[in-house]
Amino acid sequence: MKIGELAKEAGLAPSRIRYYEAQGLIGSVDRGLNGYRRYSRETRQILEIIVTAQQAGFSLDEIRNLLPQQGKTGRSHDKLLASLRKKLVDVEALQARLIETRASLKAVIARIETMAPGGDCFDNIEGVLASLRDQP
Amino acid sequence: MKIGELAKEAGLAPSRIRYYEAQGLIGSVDRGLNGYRRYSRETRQILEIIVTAQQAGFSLDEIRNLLPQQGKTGRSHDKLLASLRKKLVDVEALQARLIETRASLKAVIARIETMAPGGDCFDNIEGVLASLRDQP
DNA sequence: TCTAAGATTAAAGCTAACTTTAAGGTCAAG
DNA sequence: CTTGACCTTAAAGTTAGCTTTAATCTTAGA
Repeated sequence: MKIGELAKEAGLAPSRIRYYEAQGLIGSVDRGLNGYRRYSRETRQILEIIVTAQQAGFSLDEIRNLLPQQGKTGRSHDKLLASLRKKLVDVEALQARLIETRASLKAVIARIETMAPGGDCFDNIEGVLASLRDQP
Repeated sequence: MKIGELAKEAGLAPSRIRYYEAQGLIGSVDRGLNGYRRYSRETRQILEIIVTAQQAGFSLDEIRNLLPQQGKTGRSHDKLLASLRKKLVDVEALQARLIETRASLKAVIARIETMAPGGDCFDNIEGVLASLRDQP
């Protein structure tokens, strides 16, 4: 398939796919006689992995290391494991933080909701600041 | 306190504090006769809130809206609530995603760990791809 | 008093992750 | 055979969130 079809399927701009290729995230890309890029169906899954990993907080640099693509038969095993473990720690830290963030948000919202609609807004703001301040 | 002291206390570069001020995140700042900025202790907490909110995924734009600082006595109440509710939804969505991410990571790590150390690394990579692919 | 540390500003620079632009080739349809 | 949609490249532009630089001023300390 051509880049436009792949882009539509993956929900990405063609420029973005070319960018990933330029960054070394998509191994070597076949070309037709006309010079057009030709992709196999597998590429779409690689794109999905890239996007998913990005959403999980991986940078393109990290993702490149997670998807060796090329030989590197030797050491990549350990590097891969280390990278994954580090990211797991990061994800868990983020989860812990989000639990607090969510609690803070809910507390602040409740506080504002239960105030008289005519109340002075500055009191609300003080409350917001106080709630956000006290939670962490 | 002067900007250097505040910066040290908050663990931020002075330039960053000036930047936040320029972006309207720190209301009006007092100045000494020499033109130096003079901060009250409260400012440190505002900085903490900014950093915490950033870590929670708020952009500086969003944070500015959460910390009105100035008058706006009228409509800011509703805007504030709407903004907070939207962010709560975002946080919860992120939490849901992280649960899956974490599960994927653990699965992938386990898969790699249980492989024979001498195994072909390409098999691992296939596994990594497969695991990441199948989870979402 | 001299000096070094730290303050000020405006403006320029940096990084990541893209998008847009410019200046072309290619191809299917009418 | 022309039109319009789609492809190519290299290079420049964009946004967020800062940092660095340059040129100048202030102040605390030996």
